[in-house]
Amino acid sequence: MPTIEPVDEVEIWASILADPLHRPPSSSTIPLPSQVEDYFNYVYNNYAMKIDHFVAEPQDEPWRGRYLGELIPKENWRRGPRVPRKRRIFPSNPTYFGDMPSGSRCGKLQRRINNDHWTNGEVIKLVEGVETYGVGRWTKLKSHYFSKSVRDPTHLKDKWRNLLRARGVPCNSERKVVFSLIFYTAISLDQFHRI
DNA sequence: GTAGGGCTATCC
DNA sequence: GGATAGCCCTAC
Repeated sequence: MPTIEPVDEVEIWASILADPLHRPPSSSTIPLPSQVEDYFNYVYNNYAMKIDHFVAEPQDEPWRGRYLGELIPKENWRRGPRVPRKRRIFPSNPTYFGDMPSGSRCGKLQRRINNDHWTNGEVIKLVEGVETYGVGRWTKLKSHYFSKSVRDPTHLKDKWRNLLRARGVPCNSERKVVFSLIFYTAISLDQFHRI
């Protein structure tokens, strides 16, 4: 176990942390604040460091301007009305009728159920929901933040993935490494080198 | 229920 | 023509 000096406060953005303990349900799941605290207790043997609180809203500037602002698309960017879009459906889809050539990857065209761009308000709710419940709890996030919305849990997952991509965050196995570095950097570079 | 990849339309 | 957004399919 590493030994370091305790600090008064550690600022961590739970929304951008990977799972340092490789906890279930998957390696790409971002931990809840309580899990991060568990991790600190694990690494520092329950005594060396104590997390007083998680900084959700910095006092010096609005939280949305600092973090959400990086995730929310710019105004008037791909926000125009969309023409009706279609996509292919396959025999496994209950709405599919008719035969499809054997081995073909082409299905029949069907109009999409929903075709709208995400609004700023929706993105804000999504990010707030992720910070509250963590990444990977899409059904719970849907029921609490999008109960009356056409967005289903899969859509929430997809939008979160797009937000991370737009921010330059890898969505593959590299995420764990990238976020671990952010995690340690939040402690301080000096302490990171001593871990 | 969720993650990852595929597909289509749109933007630049 | 490549990159991106959003929805859908499929495996686990």
